[in-house]
This record gives sequence, structure tokens and C-alpha cells, in this order.
Amino acid sequence: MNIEKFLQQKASECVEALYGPVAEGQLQIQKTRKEFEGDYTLVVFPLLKLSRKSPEQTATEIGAYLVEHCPELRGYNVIKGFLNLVLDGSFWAARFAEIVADPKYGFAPSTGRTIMVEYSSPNTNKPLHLGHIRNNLLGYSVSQILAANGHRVIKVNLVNDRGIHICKSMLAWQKYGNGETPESSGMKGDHLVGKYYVEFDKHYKAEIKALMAQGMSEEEAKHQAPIIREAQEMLRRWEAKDSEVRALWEKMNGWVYEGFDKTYKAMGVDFDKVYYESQTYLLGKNIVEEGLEKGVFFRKEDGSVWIDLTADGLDQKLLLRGDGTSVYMTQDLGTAFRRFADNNLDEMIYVVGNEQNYHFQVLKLVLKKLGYDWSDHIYHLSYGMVELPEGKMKSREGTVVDADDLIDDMVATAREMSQELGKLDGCTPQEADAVCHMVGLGALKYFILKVDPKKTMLFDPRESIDFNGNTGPFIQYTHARICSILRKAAEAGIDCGGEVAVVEYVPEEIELIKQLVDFPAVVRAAGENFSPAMIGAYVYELAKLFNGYYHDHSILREENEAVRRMRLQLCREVARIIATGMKLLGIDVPERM
RNA sequence: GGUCUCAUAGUUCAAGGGAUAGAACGGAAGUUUCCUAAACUUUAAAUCCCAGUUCGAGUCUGGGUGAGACUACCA
Repeated sequence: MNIEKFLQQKASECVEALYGPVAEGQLQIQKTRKEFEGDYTLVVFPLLKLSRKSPEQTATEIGAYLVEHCPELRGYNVIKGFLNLVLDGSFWAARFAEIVADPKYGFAPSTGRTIMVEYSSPNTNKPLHLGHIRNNLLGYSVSQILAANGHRVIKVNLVNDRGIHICKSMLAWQKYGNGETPESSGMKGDHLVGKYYVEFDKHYKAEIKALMAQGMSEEEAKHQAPIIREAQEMLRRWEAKDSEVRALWEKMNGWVYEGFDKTYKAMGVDFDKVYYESQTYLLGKNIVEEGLEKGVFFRKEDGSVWIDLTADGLDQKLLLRGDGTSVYMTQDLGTAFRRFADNNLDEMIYVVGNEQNYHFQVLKLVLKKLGYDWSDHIYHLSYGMVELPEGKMKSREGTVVDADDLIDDMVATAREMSQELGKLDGCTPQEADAVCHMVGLGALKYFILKVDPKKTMLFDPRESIDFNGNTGPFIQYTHARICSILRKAAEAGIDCGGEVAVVEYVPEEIELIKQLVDFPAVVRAAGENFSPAMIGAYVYELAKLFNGYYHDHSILREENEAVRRMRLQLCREVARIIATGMKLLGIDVPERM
């Protein structure tokens, strides 16, 4: 049950009886801040116009009325314009019993809505880096959260597998690779291809420099450098379906996919459907035709097609080149159309960095102007860049943080710490590996997801990600501790099933129950805001509350059997919600660590 | 130049117009004969500047300052 709504209803009846009709927004129920006594607080300032009395007097009148007419309330106190309400212990016992009885606690019933989430969308010319990690973790987590909110979610990846940048790697490999393969070099496929992308750039730069030394302008040199012309020729051959180029393309992309699969697997993300740009890049031309017919687009003398968005505060935007070939926007129009038509989508979410805000603004606007109402159901989940202390990552300057390296580092750090603390002494090597992977990735994922997606975040590789404090491992540790208690209880043959025993709760127990009660509302809010960070903050708070409780109160040593049983049940529910919440972030929790 | 985003302890992050701005790391000081000390407790430390709206502003509005992104017939 939603307690805020419940109290709002009660307060509404009360105020109506005392002062007359009230509007919805005038009744503000919020959780009472820790430093005051009470569970929920009614802010009475908005009601003063109705009551025509002082804040204190109004609050006192409402409080007295509520306590008299609402058996769930045990008492109230007034501080300035704030009416703090204290709920009865039996009320919390009832809420707790509801949670225990609900195996799908926190999950909403099916909404019947279908939402597609596109994320990852890598280029196949270089390995994944830290920026991709944020994208992947966000996309996966948001998908989980939306599913928990009752939506049918289709996770898709649109792989950018064609274009001049792909040809650059291919050409460099052909020229300088000497037939090197992932097997012969022992390199992961995506890294091997990435190496040749860098190699291309090196030669390209050298050629530009040489041409400029001969007196050519930089601009011209960039166009005239033989290696770039060769790459462009390769792209033309690719588009003409030249069998030799296509074979090379397939071979090298195959290496990359093998590498990506490993990275995705290590990160624990997956997709329901993978699109390849080589198969979608011709889409959208019919939409361009349609736009021309409708007079929404116009053609310039050279044959290129544009839309004029100056009236909307934007610029003119190219939609089709003069030679009839597509640009990014063309295919995005086409794929959006195709996706809505084929999947009967209610919503389409693009997890793409905020550097493409402009692109998505245009995309939505163009579709809107064409009369497609579903453009309102396109949402660009625009996340901020991950910056290094020196600023933005630049692949050409070698300042990128490689995804595989980072994951390996995190797992290695987890292993070192575990060994230092002697945490995994009784485990088999397999169990130890699994825990180190869980903890290392938990640290990385939580570190990234706890930050509000839309904000630019900073990552300092020199200060490695923490394992103490507001971190993934802290939460995982809390879970492991609870599991340990439950294990010991089971070994001792202590039964902790059955009805929730109604007993007096200590304040820390009420706090824990309150936090558990909030879970469904947090899941809903996280879904509405596409914000894994909200789940992270919630689970951290829950873990922190539990650690304080654990420190001060004995669970297994409690002598009163009913109290001990209640405490064990509380432990079990806390562990369950921690695990559930972390799952929504894509983070696994260990049973021991 | 134009459009947009951001600005909170030394650092990294929180705060649906509400009370004395929360955490964590780092700093200082403590806690283990007792369910895992990757824990717990205590402590010092912050809303970029100037106006405005409001009973009430970190939050909304205007102006400034600073940082970043975008403004390709690349994707």
C-alpha cells in the first residue's frame, strides 16, 4: 500500500471536515526528517488560507482530529508549520506482513506496453571504452527497471559496421598486417582491429605532414593523402559489393564481434535483437520521397535534399546527399519508422550520449513535421560524458580507458583485497573467482550508475574505484552478511518461516520496515525518470540502515523466540530487496565475500 | 556568433519549492572475549556572484561569471 496516498486521503477528509474543500496539491505528505519524532509529516503552510489560523494552531487542530479519527495513528507533534504523525507499531507490522507475503514485491503488474531500448551501438573499428561502459550499463539497467515497471522491453543494439572508419582499419591491416590474426597474435579481435585503426591514423598523419612540407595546404593535404584516397576507394568497392573487400570486411568484423561478445558477457549485458547498419543504411529514402511530396523537404540545385528548421530555432539539415546516398539522419528516420511499424511500439528509447542531443532533436522534429504522431514517443536518454582528470577521452591521443582493461583491473583489485582480508579462505578456486568477478564488477557498475545519467561524470584512473563506503561492494557485503546469518540459523535448525510475529519493534526495525515499504515507489520513480541512480541511492540507504541495526542488535542471540523469528524474517526481506534492487542495476550479489 | 547542458565540503556524488543542505573518500579521534571490522561510532568542512517570485529557494525567473557539448554532404 502507498502510505503517502493513504495519509493524504485521511488528511483530506480531516481538513475538509475542519475547514472546507481542499485541492489535491495543498496536502503535502512527506517522510519526517530523521532529526524529528514521527513517521510522516504534513506541511500545513498551504492550508493556512483555508484555516485562517497560525501554522502551529492549524497543525495542532489537524493533528488532534486525525489521531481521534484514524486508528493507525498513535500520536502527533507540531514544530512550526510541520505536523509530524506517528504511526502505530501494529500498522508497521501489517505493512511488513504484506511484504513478506508478496513474492513479486516491487514489481508492477503488466502494463501491456512495449518499449524498445537501443543501447551500446558500437563502431566495429575499435574496442569498447569507458564511455561505452556507461552507455551499456545505463541501457541494461534502464531496461531492467522498465521491465520491473510492467512493460515489455525489447533491448536492441545497432552496430555501426560500415563506413569509411571501418575501411581505414581494413586498409591498414591489408597494407601492414602481414596476415596477423587474433590467433596468431593472441590479441582479442576487437583490439587487433583497433590497433590497425590507430596504425592507419599514424600513416595518414605522416602523409599529410609530407604533403604540407611540399607546400600543400593542410585542408588539401587531408584530401590528397594517398592512404585516405585508398580508403575511400575501398568504401566505394564495398558499396559496389566487391567480393574481395566484402570478404575482408566480414573477416575483420567477425574478429570484432567475437571480442565484443566477451566484453558484453563480462559486463553482463545482452540484447534481444542486434541490427547492423550495413543492413539498415539504405532505409529512409522512401521517407525522403514522402517528405518531398508533402513539401516538408526541399531539393537544392545539386540534387541534395534538406529540411529547413530555422523557424524552430535550428538550422537547415541535410537528409540526402546530392548523389542520392544516405546520411546518418536518413537511416535513423527509416529505422525509427520500421521499428514502430514492426513491433507495435509504445515507446522507443535511445541511450545515446548528450553530444547527439541536436541529432535527436532534429529526428523528432522531422518525424513530427511528416505527421507521425509517434515521434512524441521517442525519447533520447541523453547521458553525460565520462571525463578523465585531463578532460575528455580522445582515442587518437591514446587517453581512452579501455573497457576490458578496466574490468580486468577491477576484478584483480577485488582479488587482492579479498586475499588481504582473508575473505575467501574457505572457498574453492571457482567460488573465489566468481566472487571476485562479482565484487569487481559490482564496484565498477555501482560507481557509474550511482551518478545521475544526465550529468557529466569524472573518472580518475589513478585513484582506483573504492570498495568502502557508498560503493557496490559495501552493499554486496551487507547482503553476504545477512546470508551468513540465515545460513547459521538454518544450521541451528531455527525456523524463521510462518506468520510474522507481531511484537514490539525497536526504532531501527521500524526504520528498516519503512525503507522496505518505499521500494515499489522507488522502482516506479526510477522508471519514470530513467534513473538507475535512484535505485542505487535507495539500496545504499537500506544497506546502511541494516548495518547500523546489525551492529546494535543481536539476531541469532536474541532469546525471545518470537522476536528472533521476526528479526530473521526482517533480515531475509532486507537481503531480498537488496538483491532485487541490485539486479535492477545489473549487479549480482554474493552469498559470502 | 548561435543553441543547449552543468556549477553544492579538499575530492567524488545526493537532496520530488519545505524544517538545522545529506553521504562517501580523504583528515582527526575511537569501537572487536559477542551473528563477517569490505562494518560501526564521534568530529571539522560546502549551495559561483547579483537581483526577483514565495510564508519558505541549492531547487523557479532574469542578469552576470566559469566549464563543457553541439552547430559536417562523419556516424
